[in-house]
Amino acid sequence: MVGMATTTRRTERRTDALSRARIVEAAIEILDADGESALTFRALAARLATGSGAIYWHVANKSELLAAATDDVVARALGGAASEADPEQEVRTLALRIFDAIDAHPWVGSQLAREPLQLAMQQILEAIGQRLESFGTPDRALFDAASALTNYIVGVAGQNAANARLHVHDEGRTAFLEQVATRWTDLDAEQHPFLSKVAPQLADHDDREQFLAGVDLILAGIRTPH
Amino acid sequence: MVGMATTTRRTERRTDALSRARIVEAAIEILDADGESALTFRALAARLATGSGAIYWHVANKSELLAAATDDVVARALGGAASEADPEQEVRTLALRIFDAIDAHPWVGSQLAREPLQLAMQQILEAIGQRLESFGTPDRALFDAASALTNYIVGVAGQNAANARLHVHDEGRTAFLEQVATRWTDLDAEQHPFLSKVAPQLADHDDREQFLAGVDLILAGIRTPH
DNA sequence: GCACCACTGGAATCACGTTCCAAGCGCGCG
DNA sequence: CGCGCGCTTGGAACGTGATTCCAGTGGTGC
Repeated sequence: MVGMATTTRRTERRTDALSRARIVEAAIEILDADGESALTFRALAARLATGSGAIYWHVANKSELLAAATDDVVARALGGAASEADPEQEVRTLALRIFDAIDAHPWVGSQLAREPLQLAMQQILEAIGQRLESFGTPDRALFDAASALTNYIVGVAGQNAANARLHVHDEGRTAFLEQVATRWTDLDAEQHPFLSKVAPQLADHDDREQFLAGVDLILAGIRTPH
Repeated sequence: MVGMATTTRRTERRTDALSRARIVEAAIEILDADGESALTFRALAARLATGSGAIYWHVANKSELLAAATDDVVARALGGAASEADPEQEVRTLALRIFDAIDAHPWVGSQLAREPLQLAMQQILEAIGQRLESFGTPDRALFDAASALTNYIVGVAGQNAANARLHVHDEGRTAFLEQVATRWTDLDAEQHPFLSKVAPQLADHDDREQFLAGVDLILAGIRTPH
């Protein structure tokens, strides 16, 4: 972007030199440790023992930094896609990899939901699309199918991130779910028949399992000729 | 929240008095007109011809205000759910209503993707869940199915919002899509077989149609016994 | 030894969200 | 009919964040 000389040389000055990679790495550490709100240029500068100005020489702005961090995590999550016998099973494990990555780095969820056709989204779409190829779906439907799966994944990701943001770090999560479940139970059964009915399921459901159930639903739909 | 007297009386003082409703309305106007970044308490105060302090008497903080605005739009979009013969068709029109509402108010997309089991999400889940009841799906699967559809919708919503934010107000959107399509075409076909293959579809695809295709996919999956 | 340039650190700027506080206003009581 | 009180209001003040600016610094090639 900026910097990265027009002249060709690229001699590592100090070994501890600042670099885009080191900055992104530090950003990820901060995000993982203390959440999205903790990532400020001041904090980043402090952690890298430098000033914010120096960081701006390597990175255009905060949103680019976040995008880079996201791409990084997503790439790692998708890396080394072990192929399995069943292509459908491949899609499932792929989806779970992404789910787990986002579970481990909730801020990635927000970011995916925020940026449009960015690198990270592209990687996911490509990975899923590739696996879907072998389903024998007609080309046009293929694009729709891959998009649907990707959008579903991103949707879940966003919700997970929102939850994580709410209960930074802990398992007040369980308490929160119970609280919502109670709220649903207390709803007027006339006005909200569905929610009051499923309330008990909410309390003990497993996010990961439910996510996978959704993936299976979509896969089943893709298989169906419609 | 705050205010709203412990004592019971609630006599409308001036007719032009500030009120939570009027504030939310003004917020929506600003959001619709100039996007998420334009909604500041200063701008809001200016539009309402008052000070920011006065606003805080009616609304706890910005995120509550955004949530209220979102609930408002979603409620309107879901209102008067005309029932149709086919329950499946009902789900489709319901989904389209939400899609269109978000298309008209992109900031709602960001918001939905950002807040966890908030009122707005609840409304959507309930509406979809109700329609799904008549599918004869077993209860447990029903919750999963409704969640899947909801998450898919929210995922698409987030992407739409992201796009809208990028090309505030205009149709640089088309230009953007073409640009991405070119990027995909230029990708190494070895590394990205899928994207380079579907690139041409990207340029001319219709968001709304593709969204509906995804809904149909999931509906097909729900019908399938698996 | 010198001039240059990639790169650095931190101070300065500007816009926000939020908090504080000194009024303003109408009501009900005396 | 005026007074006091508590709900409301307007706007100033505060703290913090992103971003910009700028005065260096030190290594490189001459």
